[in-house]
Amino acid sequence: MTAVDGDQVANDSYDAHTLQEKWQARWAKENPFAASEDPADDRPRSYVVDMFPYPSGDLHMGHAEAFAIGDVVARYRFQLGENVLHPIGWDSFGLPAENAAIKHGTHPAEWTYANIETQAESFHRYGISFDWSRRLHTSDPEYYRWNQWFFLRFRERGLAYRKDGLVNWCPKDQTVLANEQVVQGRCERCGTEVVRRTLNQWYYKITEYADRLLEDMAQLEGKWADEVLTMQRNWIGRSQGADVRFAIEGRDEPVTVFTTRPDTLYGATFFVVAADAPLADELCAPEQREAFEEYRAQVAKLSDIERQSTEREKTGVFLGRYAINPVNGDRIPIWAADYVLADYGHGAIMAVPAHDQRDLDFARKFGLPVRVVVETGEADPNDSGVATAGEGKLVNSGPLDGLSKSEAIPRIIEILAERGTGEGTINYRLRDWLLSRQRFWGTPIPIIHCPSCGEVPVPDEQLPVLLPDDLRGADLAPKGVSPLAAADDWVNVDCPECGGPAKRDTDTMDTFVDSSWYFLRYCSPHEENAPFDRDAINKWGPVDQYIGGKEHAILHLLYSRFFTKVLYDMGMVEFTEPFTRVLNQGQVINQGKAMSKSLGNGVDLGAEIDKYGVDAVRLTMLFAGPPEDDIDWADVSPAASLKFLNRAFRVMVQAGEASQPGVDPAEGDLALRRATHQTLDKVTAAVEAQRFNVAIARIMELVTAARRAIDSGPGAADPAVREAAEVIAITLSLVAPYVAEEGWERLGHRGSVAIGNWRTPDPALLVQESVTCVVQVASKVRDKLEVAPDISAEELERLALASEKVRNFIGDRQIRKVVVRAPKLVNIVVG
RNA sequence: GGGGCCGUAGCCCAACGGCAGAGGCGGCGCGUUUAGGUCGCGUACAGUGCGGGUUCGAAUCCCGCCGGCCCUACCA
Repeated sequence: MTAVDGDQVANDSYDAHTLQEKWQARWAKENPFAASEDPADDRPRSYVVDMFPYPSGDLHMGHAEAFAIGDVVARYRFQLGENVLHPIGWDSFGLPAENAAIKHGTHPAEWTYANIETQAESFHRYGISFDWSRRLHTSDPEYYRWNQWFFLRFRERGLAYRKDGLVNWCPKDQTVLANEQVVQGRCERCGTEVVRRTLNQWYYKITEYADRLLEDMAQLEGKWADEVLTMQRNWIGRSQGADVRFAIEGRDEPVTVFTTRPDTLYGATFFVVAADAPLADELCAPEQREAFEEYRAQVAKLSDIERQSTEREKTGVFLGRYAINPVNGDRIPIWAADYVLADYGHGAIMAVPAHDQRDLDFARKFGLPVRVVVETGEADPNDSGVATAGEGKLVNSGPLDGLSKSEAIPRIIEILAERGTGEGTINYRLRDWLLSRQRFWGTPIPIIHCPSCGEVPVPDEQLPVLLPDDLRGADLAPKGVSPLAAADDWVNVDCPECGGPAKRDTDTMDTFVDSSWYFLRYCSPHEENAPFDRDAINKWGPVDQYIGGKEHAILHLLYSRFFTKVLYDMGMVEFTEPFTRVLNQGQVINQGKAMSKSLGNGVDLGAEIDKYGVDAVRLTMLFAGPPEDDIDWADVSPAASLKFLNRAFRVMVQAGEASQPGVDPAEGDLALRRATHQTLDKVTAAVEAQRFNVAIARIMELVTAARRAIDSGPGAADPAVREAAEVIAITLSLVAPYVAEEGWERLGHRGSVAIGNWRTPDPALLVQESVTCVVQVASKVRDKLEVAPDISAEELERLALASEKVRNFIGDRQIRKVVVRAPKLVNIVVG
């Protein structure tokens, strides 16, 4: 729909849809955004990646914002004349495809690839500057075979392993979930309460890289959002402390606990083991067996939500056994409780109720002793019920008495080390990455289980292990084991080692594996002998600018960082961090709330584009505010964006009709020329700073200045008007590519405006003849002076003091100080 | 409970520690128009959530509150 229907201005107004078709066809033919692999091409290289979409349907408003932002970054680099790699692909494995297949009795690939086509077409329409020749889909065998290849390499390096573990299990999706996929005790995908189960699962040993993931963040400081770095730091959760071994009565082996407060060891008055850990079961004395079993059953019934609810009273049961404090020989009772987590530290703790609130709550509930060992000057926890954690002198602590906390910690670690009952250590909150999924639409794990040879890797030359294509619909319905287990022909194979009958592993990999390295594949997407070409990735990588939502601040970004470091260790890449800069755009919301079906506040991207055109929608997204902020669609006006684009378009058309390309701008109106060059300067700065809303505001000002020059200034034929119109086309091309291309053509240019046309402002036109200097008396503005930009401080001070207005305000007060910030400000401090 | 981000006109948002207002929406007015819309021009509207502090000078830096959002959550 155009803004105008049929009167005399129709020919200077634009029809978005006509332009879209015209320029799409042109771009499809000329492929202007293809990255060059010519070794002789010595232009600076730039690698810009948008987080690839999951093909859940057509593109939505969130995609529109994210990709509009990424496109400004990429198009700016194109305009600078750089060799830009700006690829696109699809994260096309995952649950929804399987659910759709079950519903429609089809194969997940049908739904997936149909949606990919829809999205690809929408991307074309949306005018994103992709190099389409590098398109990839993670569900293609030529992609996922390399997930399998990486798995085997990781396994060789001891970074992929299997273990029994308590896992998060989603009863609805019938699959395990990674910790990262459990949100407040619920399945991230379907919202069902997660329960805990013991299963034998594959893991990637990300914990081995915990320190490097932490340390290398120094490289990212200032280039990633602080918020994201903080979230990752917290997620990794490094904490320094000590392992302490407690002997157990009637058991040969001691039990180790981790503590961050080894200095309070003399205050340990009981010992707690996670109720759901095997250790609790093992330590339980026969006479307490019944009570323990009952308690354990009660704990197992709790969902994570109930278990995690705050202000829950402490529960637990005495196990009838005792541990021996290694420093003072105290015999302390061992309890089982659910406030101790089985999978953190060693699943057991020494409880120091005087100085840990949780332990104190437990002690008070069960009448266990509380012994103060740090004198902090606070109320006695025995009376107050509040554990003390402040600084103070150690008491009741033998050799530690009189020491401060910071002196006592190294001392006790020394003592423990001498006796061989402990040592300083570091513990992490980060857990290993649970890889296995009992679902169909993912990468099969390339392992064969042989009754005689055990766990046998699929030989590289047999990769990829393809998904069977005859499973569809009901075959895929969740049964608690992978659907692949039902594909007999697929499961039963000969053992690669002994040739005997064996079975394939029937689990598939977490799809976060797919997204952990796709940005490496883009550099050589057709490589057949390796996941990627080493030279290609080291030429393009790491990604200069990565763009995506902060919902992936922990998961995807952490896994990608981990993968990159492993590949660095394997000698496959020369960098240790995958993304030099990351920009996390906000969400598009409506009326203060996330768009959702239940609220009925969804806005359809296709409908918005039909109504206002691509350029207006993109402009609206970018002008709404800084890219990190959420956009409330109720607060913005695509209609106003369209009005502006029409205004800009008319300026370009009128300038194009009134003059020819190549006229000498030096002969044009000086005031407009200054405005044009100021705009160039400011737009460049704003784009560099990723303040796209500000950049657009500057372009708007230039359009207004050009409008006035045409209507009530030197007129449309003035060379300065042409110069302004060309700068409008060039700068606008980052945001509104269709109008910019058409305007450029109407200005008499052939070829695309989008590549290598950015201009550098003429410094001579940026210097002002005079600036306004503010003269303050006691910090209040009392006069303004027009002065030369290069005026000296002395001269400025003299002029300010000479001002009659200023002198009046000073009156008979004493001048105590004169602050001069030439050429813009003088502040006269009076006393 | 812990950590982080944000509060500027009716609304969305700008402002290297230096005149609080760049831009837009929405108002209002004038012109164009038979009229509406479009188009052009012009206007009004806040003293920066609250209280302290640092400074010649604070929306900006620091501390404490209030309000909103996000992350994390019995991690020993």
